[in-house]
Amino acid sequence: MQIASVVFSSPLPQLDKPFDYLVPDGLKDSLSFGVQVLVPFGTAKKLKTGIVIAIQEHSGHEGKLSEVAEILSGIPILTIPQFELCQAVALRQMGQVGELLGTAVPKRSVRAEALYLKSIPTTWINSPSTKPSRVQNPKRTFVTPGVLDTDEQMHWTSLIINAAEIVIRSGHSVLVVLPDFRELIVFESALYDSGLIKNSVRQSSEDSLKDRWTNHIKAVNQSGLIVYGTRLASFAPCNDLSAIFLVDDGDESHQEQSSPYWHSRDVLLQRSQLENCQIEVIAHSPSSEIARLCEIGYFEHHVLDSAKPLVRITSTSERIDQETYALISKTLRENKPVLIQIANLGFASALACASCKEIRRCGTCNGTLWLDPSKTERCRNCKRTFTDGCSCGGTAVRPISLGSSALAEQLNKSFPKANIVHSSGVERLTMIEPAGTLVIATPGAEPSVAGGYKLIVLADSLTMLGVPRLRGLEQACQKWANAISKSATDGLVVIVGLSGKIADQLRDLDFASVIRDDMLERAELGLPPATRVMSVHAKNMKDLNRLKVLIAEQVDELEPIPTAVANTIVYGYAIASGSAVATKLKVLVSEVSKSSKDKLPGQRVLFVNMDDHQVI
DNA sequence: AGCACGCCGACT
DNA sequence: GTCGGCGTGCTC
Repeated sequence: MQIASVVFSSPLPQLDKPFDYLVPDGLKDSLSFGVQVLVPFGTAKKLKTGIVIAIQEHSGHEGKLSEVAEILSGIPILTIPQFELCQAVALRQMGQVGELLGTAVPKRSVRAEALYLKSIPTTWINSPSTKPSRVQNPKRTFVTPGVLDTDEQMHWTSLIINAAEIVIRSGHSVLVVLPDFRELIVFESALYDSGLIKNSVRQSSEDSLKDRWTNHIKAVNQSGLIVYGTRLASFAPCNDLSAIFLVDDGDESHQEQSSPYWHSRDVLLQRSQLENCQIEVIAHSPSSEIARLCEIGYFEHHVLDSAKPLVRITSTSERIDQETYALISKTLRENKPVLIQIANLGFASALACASCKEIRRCGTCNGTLWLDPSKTERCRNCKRTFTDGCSCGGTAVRPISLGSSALAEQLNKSFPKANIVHSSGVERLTMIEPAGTLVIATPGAEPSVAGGYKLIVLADSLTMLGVPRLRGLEQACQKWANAISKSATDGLVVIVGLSGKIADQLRDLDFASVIRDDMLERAELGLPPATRVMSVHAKNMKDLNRLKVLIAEQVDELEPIPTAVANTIVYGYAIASGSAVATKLKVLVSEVSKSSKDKLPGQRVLFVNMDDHQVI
């Protein structure tokens, strides 16, 4: 009798392996890789849903085997590359394959499936591949698209669609992973315009279960498709995958916030290796990871020679200097749109010393200070209060960047006739009329305008760079570059408050050099992305200390890093020892978890994040 | 996740 | 003397 190996979609480590079942004769012909089945499991009364990952003649299991009870749907719902990707990511992130299967396979919709099977000729399903073979050495490129969105030929959507059209014509598939719903809409409308929408399949967590399942099984069973979506789509099925496009990998939405904390970029890099296919990362400003991959020659950087707006950089500590005020006023009089990007909402967001003009910083963690409601100087990062003055001796401070509410008041006074609108993460505008509107927006929430903005003021560069986080500069550059892309061809960009080398580099909009320098500096300090940093968090310090001892004894690849975060231990490790670390750690973590005094049913004792960039 | 097995406190 | 508390451990 044949044996079916079945895996379950479960985050439990004990269940994270294949379980073997006998295949009854009646089901023999319908079972193959990726088919969903119901099987008896343990003493539970109801049958458990699993996915067949192998049909074998023998089982390695000593005990007696149960039989597969039922087949859920006749068609496969998981592809072999998808499963291999889940395994690779689980190993890299020290997670369970089972918890990733849930992202690779959406929840089944029986109605949607029945409809799909009725509308599709059965020959389409599992048809053998007759496509020409793919290129032997697929390219890995980082592409900077046209600086301006108005540049249609070099717009990121055009770059992807032009390349994708060639790929799907040859019967292969394309995967496009976008940061946000907004980019998804932009890309989708470009697909409509190009006529390729009929060859496309969308994977978005915002879609209904029914749509998601229809699109999922379509992608499993057909080739020559453009599969596109937000970060979950990194795991989507793609038959004969030949090209991967990742858009704006520095955007935070590419980071999965729950265990095992994967990132679209890491998943897709692994996918391109496993499936031996081309990968192209497209962004106006590179992430430090991509900068590193370019530096070591793993990626090739293509810069498109495109139209750029004029850039003016002021080094004043004022938020908006007199000259910029005059520019805003002039542009509004011409009835042209103006964008002011500010770091945050609310009122005062940072403090400068009144005498030496330096930004006041926390003596412990170097975070920026602000005036809390009781008018005390307080660190934004570690929340400590300060009464001692500046190192120059001065004690007086003044606010250097006001939030949008305060700035709006100020601008209302200065431009009483102007139409001032706000856009932020909470109340986000997507589009404004091209007439003389003054937009105040927080990073990432800038509305688009037909023809682009005549004037863009990046008002809070000091505050944005003052964030004492690893990715402060990288994220500021990403937000600035994306705001700049909304400029008109004859637009002017004013970056307020920058000086030195970065100012010189940004005058030419050379974000790649800024990030490269930052990345090399971090490498010298042993910080990511040249090394990886992991964290383990626990509610119980006793469990954490036990793990700490075991790590010191057994995992010499891990280098302890001090951290201010409570109930957390942090380690650095070389990229090359990642799998060794994950393998060893998995054993230790389960050992500690098993004997923990402080565990709740179904809940983790230790939370491991193999790439935690928040803790440092 | 379920569900049973297993070893200590209050009941007829 | 038992009934049942839920800690612990297994499920092909």
